[in-house]
Amino acid sequence: MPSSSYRCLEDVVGCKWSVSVISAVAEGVTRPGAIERHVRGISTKVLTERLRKLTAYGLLVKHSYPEVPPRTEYSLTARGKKLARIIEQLHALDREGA
Amino acid sequence: MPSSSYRCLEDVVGCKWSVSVISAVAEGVTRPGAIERHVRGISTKVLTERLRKLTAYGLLVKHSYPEVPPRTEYSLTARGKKLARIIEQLHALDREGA
DNA sequence: CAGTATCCAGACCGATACTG
DNA sequence: CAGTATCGGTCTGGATACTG
Repeated sequence: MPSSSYRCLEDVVGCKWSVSVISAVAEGVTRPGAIERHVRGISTKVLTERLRKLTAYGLLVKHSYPEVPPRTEYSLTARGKKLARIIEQLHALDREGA
Repeated sequence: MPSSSYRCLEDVVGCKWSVSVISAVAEGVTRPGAIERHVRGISTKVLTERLRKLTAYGLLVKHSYPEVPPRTEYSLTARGKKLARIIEQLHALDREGA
């Protein structure tokens, strides 16, 4: 075990897919199918996996509507929004340093 | 693409080792050997690799002293300090959400 | 459309040994 | 002490096909 408490967020921020997914949801792309189309290159498997984790970590909330066909929407929690803001700082730092 | 600019920092923040290394340097542990001892579990290979990248990304500066035995010290750049601050926010968010 | 299951190539990283 | 090189196991994630 490493020294820090960088438990969950290490693998959230660490994954470019997580970051893309959070950005997508932040931009209003809330449904799995739409996200999959929006985030170029992501696979179903990884998307599902990421959505699960992000939800488990309390960054996203899942809303399922038992309709036909089924519909699911995800939204950012307060915590997720905070993270989105931090990610934005990272992007800013990235750009500025170029 | 939402995260198109998430080039370098994705693999910096994404790696728990990078984070640990930056934290170590921030704490005043500046020499490779010391860092290796300080960051439990890190291997020489990964440490070297991380130091290279962090330096290449302008987050660390390397100072080599041509002595015998050789001595090298790393320090945070202004940019590295900003990153350290952002990492601290992540840790905070991590803790708070626990 | 949402979500699951399987297969498999390749990346990653830890261990180790070695050079200057 | 700083840094490089190599080998090999593990785990990630991409492609694909399938269920409710």
